[in-house]
Amino acid sequence: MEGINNVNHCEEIDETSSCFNSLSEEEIALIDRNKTDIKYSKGETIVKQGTRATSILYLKEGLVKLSMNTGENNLILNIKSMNHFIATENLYAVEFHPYSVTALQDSVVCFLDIEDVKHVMKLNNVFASDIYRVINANVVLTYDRLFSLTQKQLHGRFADILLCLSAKIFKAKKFDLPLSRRDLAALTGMAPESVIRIIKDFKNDKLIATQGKSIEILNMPMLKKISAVG
Amino acid sequence: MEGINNVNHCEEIDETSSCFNSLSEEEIALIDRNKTDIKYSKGETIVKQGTRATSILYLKEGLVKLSMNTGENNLILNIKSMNHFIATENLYAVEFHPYSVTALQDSVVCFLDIEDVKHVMKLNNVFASDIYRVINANVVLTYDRLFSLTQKQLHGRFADILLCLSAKIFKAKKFDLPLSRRDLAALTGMAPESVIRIIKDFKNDKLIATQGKSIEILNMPMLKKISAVG
DNA sequence: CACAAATAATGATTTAAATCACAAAAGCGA
DNA sequence: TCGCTTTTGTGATTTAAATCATTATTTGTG
Repeated sequence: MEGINNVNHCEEIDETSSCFNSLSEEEIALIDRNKTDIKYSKGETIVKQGTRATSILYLKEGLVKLSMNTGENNLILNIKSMNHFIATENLYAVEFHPYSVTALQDSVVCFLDIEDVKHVMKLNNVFASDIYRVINANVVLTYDRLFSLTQKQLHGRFADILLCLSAKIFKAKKFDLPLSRRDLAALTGMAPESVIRIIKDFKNDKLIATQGKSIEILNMPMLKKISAVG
Repeated sequence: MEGINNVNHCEEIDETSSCFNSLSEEEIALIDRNKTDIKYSKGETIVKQGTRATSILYLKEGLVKLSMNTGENNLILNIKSMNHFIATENLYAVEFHPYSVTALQDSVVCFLDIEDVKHVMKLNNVFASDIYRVINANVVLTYDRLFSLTQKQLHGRFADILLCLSAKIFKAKKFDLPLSRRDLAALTGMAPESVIRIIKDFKNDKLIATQGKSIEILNMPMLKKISAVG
């Protein structure tokens, strides 16, 4: 019965992009024409929510968060690690950036011209398919998040995030997490105090171990159970 | 200052598909080859979450809900009206349906073979772009929903849903809503009793009027204010 | 039509989680 | 290094919203 109605697809879906492999010399030249690589320091804003989208972003190096804000409210939609596309929804349909992008670590971001990318997508079907694979994977993971954040309670939500970070971002049971308690709260839709309490609980129950910014998952099966139960 | 950091894109984003307009005779024939139109009665399950995806769906007629379930928990991800694609994430990357699709009204659904659709997308760039416009529009609206459901409280969430239904699904201030209180609860991530109380509040405040399944928005500016305040 | 079943409505009670208030620790620039 | 700000941590209190309990009202069906 395990896995029935599973609504946490982090492990099975990988949206790491190897899109560029399929490109010919000329196609790479087309994309490179208006490409700019920019270095960002930890904490810097890469894209501000509400600004006009002229580029799609490819994260070459580092780690970023995508977040939506209005006044008091702050939600982290997603964390993206290196070799992932960002702001792909701006390829079609969306004129303004619906979220902000902020560097969590020193990062290198390629700004690719939307029209150039679209042009190469028309020339190269494999490239196009790869891009859409990334977009569609992201759709399903966003549905999972919508379910997790609205239907599960604090412990389930936090288990979900830990599992996703481990499986999708860091691909390891132990990792340095450059997120403050406040960030973790914005990522799981809870108060920072609740994050602290849950980490404490998980440590007491030997599900995780932490020292400084390092987190290690000690009891993966139990975390998955907590994720499943909600 | 109005509209700054607006995170409710329902009004500006329309994902109604006119995709098929761009197709040639032969391309239509290719898609039609394995196409089947099926009629569903109100309440019938069209797609069951977890089943293998072999088709993408196009809703020709009617109204459906997309929902995710695990045991007790039930979340309606989205409502789709006629002339919209459904299950587009299965085009690439996703092998199983992450959600169930259920008819809210008598509906006609075209089942299109995934490989056929992909094939025509490769032949016809305009068709492909149209599909991706639909997918990307949906991504942004899902982000909006994620924000709404996690950051706003009951009244704000309910205002959001009313505004979206009015702007996107029914394109009118007055409409018949074939959703039970339970459905509305699953759509707004709250308890059915809360839905009832909020409808009562909104009626008392002359924001909406209802009779039977009919809802009329009386005070759109105030609803938008409630949506914005959260 | 009549009766069962489902849905809607309402008030009382409980509870999960936020907020508040404050203390300890860690960064960090001068 | 010192002092200052930010982050982290903890317990007490409040609160938004769920749950529970019960009654109306539909709705569908033999």
